[in-house]
Amino acid sequence: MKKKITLKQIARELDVSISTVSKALRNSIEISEDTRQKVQAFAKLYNYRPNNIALSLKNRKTKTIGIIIPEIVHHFFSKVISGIEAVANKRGYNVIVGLSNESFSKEVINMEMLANGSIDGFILSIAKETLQQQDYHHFTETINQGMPIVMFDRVVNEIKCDKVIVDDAEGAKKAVSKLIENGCKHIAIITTKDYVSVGKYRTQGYLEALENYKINPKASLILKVDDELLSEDHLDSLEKEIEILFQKNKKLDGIFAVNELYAITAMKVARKLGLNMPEDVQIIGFTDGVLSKHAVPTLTTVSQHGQKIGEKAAELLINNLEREDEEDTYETVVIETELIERASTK
Amino acid sequence: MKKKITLKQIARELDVSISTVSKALRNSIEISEDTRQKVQAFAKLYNYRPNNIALSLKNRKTKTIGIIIPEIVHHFFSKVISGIEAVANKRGYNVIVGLSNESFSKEVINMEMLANGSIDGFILSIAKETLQQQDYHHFTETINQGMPIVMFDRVVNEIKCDKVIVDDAEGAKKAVSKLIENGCKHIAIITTKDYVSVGKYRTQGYLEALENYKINPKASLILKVDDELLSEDHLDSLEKEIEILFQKNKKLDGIFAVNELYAITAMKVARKLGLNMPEDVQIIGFTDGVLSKHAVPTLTTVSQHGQKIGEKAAELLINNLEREDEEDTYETVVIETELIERASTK
DNA sequence: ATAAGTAGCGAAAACGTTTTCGTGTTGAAA
DNA sequence: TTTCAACACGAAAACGTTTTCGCTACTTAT
Repeated sequence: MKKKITLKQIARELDVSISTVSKALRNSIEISEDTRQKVQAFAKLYNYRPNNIALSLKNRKTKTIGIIIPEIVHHFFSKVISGIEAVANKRGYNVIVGLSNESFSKEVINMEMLANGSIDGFILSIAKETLQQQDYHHFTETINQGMPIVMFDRVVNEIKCDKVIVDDAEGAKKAVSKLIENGCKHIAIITTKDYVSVGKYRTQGYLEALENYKINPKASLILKVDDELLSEDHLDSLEKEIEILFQKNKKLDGIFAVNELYAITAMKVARKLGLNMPEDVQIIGFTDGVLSKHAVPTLTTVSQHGQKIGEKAAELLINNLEREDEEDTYETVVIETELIERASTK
Repeated sequence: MKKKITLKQIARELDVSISTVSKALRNSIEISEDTRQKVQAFAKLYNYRPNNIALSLKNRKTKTIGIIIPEIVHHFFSKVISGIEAVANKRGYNVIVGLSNESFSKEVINMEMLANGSIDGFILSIAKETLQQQDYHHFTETINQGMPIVMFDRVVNEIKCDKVIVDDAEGAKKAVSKLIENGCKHIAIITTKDYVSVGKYRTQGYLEALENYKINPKASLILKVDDELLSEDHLDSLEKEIEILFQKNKKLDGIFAVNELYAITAMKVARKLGLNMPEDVQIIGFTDGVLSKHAVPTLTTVSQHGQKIGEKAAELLINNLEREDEEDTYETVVIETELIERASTK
């Protein structure tokens, strides 16, 4: 087992100083052709690689990006990571991942762990619990310490930082408008409680679309699911709620769901009730994940382009990190949503 | 913007030495109660946290685990990461993720980037291209440099390291046996080319089950899909291949697919051909992902317990890292698979 | 022959810690 | 009064780099 070799060891072996070795390896003109050759040959032979940690300490930058997301077993978030990783790698950065599991304290702890020198900046999406408690001190503190943050998807306006979002309202509006144009008269929305910002905005888009077409919204058509239901155990009660939605609205002919799971579950209930899609009821979801693509019928959905979100977030962060001038000017990038039409709509 | 404070700054402010500050913060008895109080109060006020990079350099360990996986937008792999992260975090480790995208060179580059001091050890699953080329020098080299590796799922015997696998053959055997016991007489397998080890072992399990029940395997019932097809673009040709499989075997009444996507696609084709599940044909997949759970009919599948695999891998690695004695004794842990029965079988 | 310039190299500082080893001061014992 | 221990603290090394500065010896020009 030959341990990693250091400059010091090379220096000792070749009977030169550490500085000489360092310079020789970096092709400094200070060093004679002779010694340069000798050192480089030796280094190559022993497969020398500079120690990243030492470099990080010296340069006071780690070339590493910290990601904090609520969960990773989730198509959208893993797409985003994939996008971040792609551009990070291309620009010589590594990516270190922390999971908050939607918990405020885990989010705080994870950020503190990483903020102490391990990374140069954060890309994150806020945990639900944090959104609920509206306690954002950990974000402001890290920013105050000079560590940049880029937020994506779940963001809050209070915090001054770069953001990458989709226009949730616009995306929802597109979807609901599509349903209306397809002839739906009684369109329901299955959404989350309002403190989840994306749920709020998508609901807003739903209402805007209705208004555009002079349709009066009906309270009974708006189902705000307690988001605990997303944890798969509570799927049953979600189903029940949706079933009640159908029973209360016999003429229901269109559903807009703010996420894949709600949409898929709605399809399941509809099928159970003997309804055909898209003939009897048309359904559109949000987030183009693997479920939408393989559902029966395949699900029309609003794609958020998670990969692109990740790429953009990484670009913003790295640009910020590598910017010379220290002006604090923050940007909010909106990634266009796209309505992907499949078989669940006419 | 108040930058992170260092020992040196505290020392200067309080007019003591750096060593005194360090000792005071670590409650050394060398330091008088008085100074200790003073230092700790000051440190707390300025929210002092030791710099991780400096600690890493000093201790020559980073408390960080490197993960290299072929892709992250994949239910199984993200489950594994989630498991790794859980125990890593509990034991004070961070997790840094590299993606190989199934490419040999990206795998090598990523490992080299991380091996130079950034991490203490690797947890990885081998890229397909690497398996194909059978070039494992980067693994042996990192191990030789004293950096431990734990492989999971896609492993190779040549490399001496800890491994966490599922008994693919056994899992497949369970599934196929189930189909036989459920009355299937003509059972097909949809699998990958042999160089993907999991594909090979699952095929082997299929054959073993048949043999157990004295059923002769038929070549026409074994569909080895070129794994390029997994990249979602090639879904169409996958469908065609499966359709041909049905046409060539009119009495086909059971299908075992070595992954979710193959299973779902088989269901799609069956439905197109007017076959009912589970009445006309029963289907079992491998990997219990989100697709299986929400397919129609819901898909019976072999669960690999990705989370548990990740947890176990992390335990093995950290135990190895924190072991005092340097004995090189490696373990291969087999995580039991479980047949999750749903509606696609009788 | 002397001054000046240059080529080639090494010493040392710096990044932020922890830890070992001194060292000076105090108080008590001899 | 001398000696010794205990106490409280500081200096310095170490982790592995990069970089600035200084030094020596040689070459060239005057």
